[in-house]
Amino acid sequence: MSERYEESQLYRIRHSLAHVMAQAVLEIFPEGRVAIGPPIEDGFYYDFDLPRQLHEADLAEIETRMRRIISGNFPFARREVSADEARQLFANQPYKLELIDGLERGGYDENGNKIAEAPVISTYKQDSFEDLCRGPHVAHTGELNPNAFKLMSIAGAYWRGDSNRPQLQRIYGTAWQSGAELEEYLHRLEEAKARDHRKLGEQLGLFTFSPLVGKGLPLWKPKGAILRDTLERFLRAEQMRVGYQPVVTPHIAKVELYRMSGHYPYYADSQFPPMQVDDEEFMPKPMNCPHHIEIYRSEPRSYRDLPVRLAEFGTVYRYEQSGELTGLTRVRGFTQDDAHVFATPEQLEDEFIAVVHLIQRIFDLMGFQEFRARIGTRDPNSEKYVGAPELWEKATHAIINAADKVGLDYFVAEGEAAFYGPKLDFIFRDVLKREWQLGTVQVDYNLPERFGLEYMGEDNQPHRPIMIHRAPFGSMERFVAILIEHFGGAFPVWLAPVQVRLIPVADRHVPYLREVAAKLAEIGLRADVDDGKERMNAKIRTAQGEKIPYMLIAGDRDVENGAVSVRLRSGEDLGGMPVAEFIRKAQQIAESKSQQLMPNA
RNA sequence: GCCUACAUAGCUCAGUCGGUAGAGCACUCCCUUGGUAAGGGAGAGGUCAUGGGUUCAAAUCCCAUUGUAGGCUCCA
Repeated sequence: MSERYEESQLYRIRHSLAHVMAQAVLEIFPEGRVAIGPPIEDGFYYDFDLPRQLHEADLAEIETRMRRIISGNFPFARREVSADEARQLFANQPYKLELIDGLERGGYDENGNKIAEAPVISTYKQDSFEDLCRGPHVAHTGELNPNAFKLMSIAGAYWRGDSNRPQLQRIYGTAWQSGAELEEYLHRLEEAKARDHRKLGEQLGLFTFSPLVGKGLPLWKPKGAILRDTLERFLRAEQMRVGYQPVVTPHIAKVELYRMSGHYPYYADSQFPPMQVDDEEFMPKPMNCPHHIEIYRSEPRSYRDLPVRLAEFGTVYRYEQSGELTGLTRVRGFTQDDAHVFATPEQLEDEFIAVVHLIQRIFDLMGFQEFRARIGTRDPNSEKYVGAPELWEKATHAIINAADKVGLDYFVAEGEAAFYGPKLDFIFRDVLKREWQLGTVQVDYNLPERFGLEYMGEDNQPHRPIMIHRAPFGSMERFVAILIEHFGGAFPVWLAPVQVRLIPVADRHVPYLREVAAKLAEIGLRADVDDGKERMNAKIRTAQGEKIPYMLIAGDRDVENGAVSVRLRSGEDLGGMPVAEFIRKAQQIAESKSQQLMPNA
């Protein structure tokens, strides 16, 4: 959230409404405790510790009380207090007392983020409710529009974001300056839901889930599989061209492998449990790197062989908490477009840059522009990492150097590293504005160390290679989810599961269209003939709903001329066109992976 | 895993006060052979997520379970 937003009137409105809501809730539950209540992207929330669970029915009453408070035109009065005064003021508000301690130590703000120095402690009071708060607020409740906010939902939220601490009840609200803006926001939400990959995935027949198979385990239907397979073939070809070699590894391995890699002790909670076979333990693989490492280790390597780039669409299984599973964006079994580059220290930077270029090329092709690049570094206070700090230092520098060299616009996030090394992630938002990590590049000095990887150097001495873990898509599942939402299901021609739908004007034109379809199939265009009983108009409507790029309609005129009448998904009617001409144009669009439907004239 | 909701035909959804279930689309059949976003008619389709309970009677009320959704935590 930008500086601008924090200084805006909208920010003040939302912040103030959070206080008004807290007052309303405390009117209902005088013995309730309040925690924190900040503005957020489209509104605000406030966390409470209350004597009973809230239900959605309570929101109406809270809203009513809020409107009553607003109509009182109460000023938001700021005053500055000492830490001790604040403690007296909030003597029976334990969460506030904890915040005051934090403020006094100068350590942390209400979100637990470090702040430089001890800030001035201030409170804001409207009507009967005084809250520990840094502000800013509107001048008085009269500036709040009683018809431009709405309480949206109730959720559990752990105090200080720590699942070992009490779970509070959070009420989310949205707030705007005018009622019209509120309506527009609610409307936008509805429209976003129509673009949701889960909805489109069902509608377009791309994938499904079966409770019998298990939650978080997607089943790709034929159309979804075509889409996925097209993406895989594309990336394979790209990778072949820049020196990757394909490998294939099994879905399970001995637990011993993950003890060696260091995964097992650190991530036991998020792995599927091991299975006992004879007197050995196996588990579904949570990642592909140890397998690829074993391939590297299977033969002696010379510096002349490096870099070795091993690529695999590797399916991994992770036990994600049930409450965290979502559509295709968070699943328990997924396929990474994984590869591991084993390089000499001298090669590292060039290799890293080459990977970033590959990722950029893919994003360009898809027309992805709205993503953030994040460099995830180690949290020095956490125990969850393997490897010596010097190696981390080196790896982090290598990433930042390379990112600077490519001119990437990135931000650094402490504590977002993988357990074996720092990484560069590409982060996208879904239609509901949730962020997901897609592509990732990770520099790793640690696994080569743990597995004792070597190559023979020019000096006839063994040396340790450095690994780069990378996945431009991240996972096929998540990438396709974002892709569906990005295109709203209307995929560019090269990705569309059905590229051409042939529609007869009358039944007698079906044989002709079958011939055309055969020609299209011959050059690799995915086409089908709608020979159903409906009229042409209904068939067009159906094809339109399926977001098929090309509709070829044929009646007597077309048959006579060896032509088809071309209708585009955009609604454009191009009229009659010789079959050969359509084939040439469609092929050109498909092969160039263009996002247009027709070549420029 | 935790909090709050939701679950009725393949899909989208009605179903009042507790009285044994309905529409549109899709599907099947018949008529229609139609030139750029739904031609007409008929039919079939439901253990109201699952399992308990209350009741003369449960889609409806209660409990549990499963799944889904929005959050929280987590995310190699």
